[in-house]
Amino acid sequence: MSITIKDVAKHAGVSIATVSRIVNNQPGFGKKTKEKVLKSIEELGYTPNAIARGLVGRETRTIGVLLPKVSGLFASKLLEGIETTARKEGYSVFVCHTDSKEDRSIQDLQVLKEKQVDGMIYASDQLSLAQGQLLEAMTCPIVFVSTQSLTHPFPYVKVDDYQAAYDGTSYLLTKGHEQIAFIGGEQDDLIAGKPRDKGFRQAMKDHGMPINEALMVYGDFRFQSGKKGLRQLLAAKTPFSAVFASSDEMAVGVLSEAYDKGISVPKDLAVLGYDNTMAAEMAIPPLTTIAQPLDDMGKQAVTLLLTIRENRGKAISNIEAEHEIVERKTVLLRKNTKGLFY
Amino acid sequence: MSITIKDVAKHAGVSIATVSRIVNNQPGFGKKTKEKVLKSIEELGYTPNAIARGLVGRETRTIGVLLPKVSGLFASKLLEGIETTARKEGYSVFVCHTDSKEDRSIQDLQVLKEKQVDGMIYASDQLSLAQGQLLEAMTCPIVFVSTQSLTHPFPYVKVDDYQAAYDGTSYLLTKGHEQIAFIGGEQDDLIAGKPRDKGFRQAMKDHGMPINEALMVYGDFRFQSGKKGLRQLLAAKTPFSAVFASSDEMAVGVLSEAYDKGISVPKDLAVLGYDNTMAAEMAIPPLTTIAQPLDDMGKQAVTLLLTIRENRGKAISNIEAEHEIVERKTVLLRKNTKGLFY
DNA sequence: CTGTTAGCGCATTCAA
DNA sequence: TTGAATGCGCTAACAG
Repeated sequence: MSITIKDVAKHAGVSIATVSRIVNNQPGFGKKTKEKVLKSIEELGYTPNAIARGLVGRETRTIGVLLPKVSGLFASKLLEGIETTARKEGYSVFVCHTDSKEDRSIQDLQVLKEKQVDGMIYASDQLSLAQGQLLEAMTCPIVFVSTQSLTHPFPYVKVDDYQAAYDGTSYLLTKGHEQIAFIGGEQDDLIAGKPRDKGFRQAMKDHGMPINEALMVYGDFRFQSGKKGLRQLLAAKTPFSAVFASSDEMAVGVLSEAYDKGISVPKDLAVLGYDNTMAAEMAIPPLTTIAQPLDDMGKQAVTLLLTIRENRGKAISNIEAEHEIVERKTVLLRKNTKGLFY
Repeated sequence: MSITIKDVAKHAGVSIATVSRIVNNQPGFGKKTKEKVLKSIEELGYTPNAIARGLVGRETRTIGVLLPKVSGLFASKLLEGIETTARKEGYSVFVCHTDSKEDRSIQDLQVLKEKQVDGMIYASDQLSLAQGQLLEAMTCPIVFVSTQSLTHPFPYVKVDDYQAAYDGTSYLLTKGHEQIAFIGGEQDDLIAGKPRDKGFRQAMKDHGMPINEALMVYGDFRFQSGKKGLRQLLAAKTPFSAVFASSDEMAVGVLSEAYDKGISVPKDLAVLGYDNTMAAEMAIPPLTTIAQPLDDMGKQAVTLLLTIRENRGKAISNIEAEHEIVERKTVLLRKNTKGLFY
């Protein structure tokens, strides 16, 4: 049985209302009373009960974050950004690892609602219809990070994947590469998969380069699928001098598979990644990649969330996060990399 | 204004007590009543308020996790294990990123207490005196993962770092390496730093190998400090054929620096890591390392926590997590690696 | 400046 | 099998 406001009031010989005022720094108490109460609080070791506060105050100072996966460099960086800003604003964060399972995320939504979170951040996964409806029914504000809903108008903070992929491809083209392989995400991923694919294709087209479908393969953004991607590419025996991987993890998978096969990066093959997680920095050789400002996106997401909350505003203002190309060691001028199958 | 148990009661024409019983599956209601109430709940879209429940029931089904860092492969894997098991048991988890800052973790402790968490998991960081006292004063059970308190008897789940380092070193010795460099964590880290250092030294000693202090350097478990570590080692110009890094990140740093310097792993130098995070799998070449079962440790931690909670038991039972050596590609027999400065 | 009181939404006695 | 009443710890009127 913990010690409550009542105990403090009794100990200090005042009413609970006075204690409450002092604890919450509200006007209306004398200097001497304050001292008395503060001393009692100190002596008794009183801690306010946030649950009780939440019940009457109708705010819990808590937000929920749904992530498809929390281990991994991408999600954890995002989460760290969210936590850092949330804390600064006086909020705690519930992590929910949905594992991209619909039933899990529905359960999470339910629990978060029951726990009366003040807001929710939905991160980097596609939304099913059922989830969308559940979200619609939510009374708290919801913000998407690193994803968006095509069917429901939730505000989001996210880089423009199409444009980023377009720019990345152009970068490779500018370096003189012409036969460029592409390892994408799942093709039915309308958020992170398709737009990058489209951006790639459009950039190729705008530069007058034909698309060779044998050079278009798809994975799931993970390391192993990057390895597999390169294997598929190699099996096609079609000439190419660069590969654009849709995630750093896949790009590192390409590096790894290339190493196994005795292919030297960047001397034989150029590799471009996407995300700029620490994996890019740690890679051998260090990976040239398209950066997403993950920690900043986390920050922006909670800022946006809290703004909407304060304004009780449905005012949907999306935030376009900036992408940029971080040059490291995996892309050289075309003339300096041999290429494969030429 | 959300819809409450009262609304359901009114709608169904019963008392709130009955609704409560039905919602909580407690004995004492008729079949027809149940149907009626369930229908009302369905129609109104009622969701119980966990905050109110928490206030009366004195349990919030929430646990707090304190991590020095949440981005990164190590912590996020641990966190994922914790979340997965917590969810299975019906608990939500608050993440707190302490950044190893004492004021932050003290704030976190305070907040978690106010939010009435049912338990706390303190992960992989050393405990200061002030934190220890705060933890002592906590009314909820507390479990340590991947760390322990030397001054306070909190239960922990953790691998035996001394033994693991001893075994890792023995492994290298068994492969025929004799001059082995060691890159440790902070030397004043009594939990993860010192024991590994001791295990290393003892293993060397037991195998009759002298310790060359020029081959003992220290970092902070991070990538960059691994790079720096190898640089220091190289500067010493003392012969060695293997390096034992106290974390995978540092080991990958060694790989990276070796690559920069044109040193081939494992042909010129053997490298052994510690942790077996995904960094080890993704490394080039794939890293031989001492595995900590992070997800299992996360699982064990919450299981232990809940057990203590149920038994209201101070019964301290620590859990020793199993370590094992995962052989990949960075360690060969001594005769197959040249070594440096010989 | 301070105290009294009425809920917040719910689980839980105790009666009926 | 059911309902009325009480209180969890706190904030926010309202009254003095």
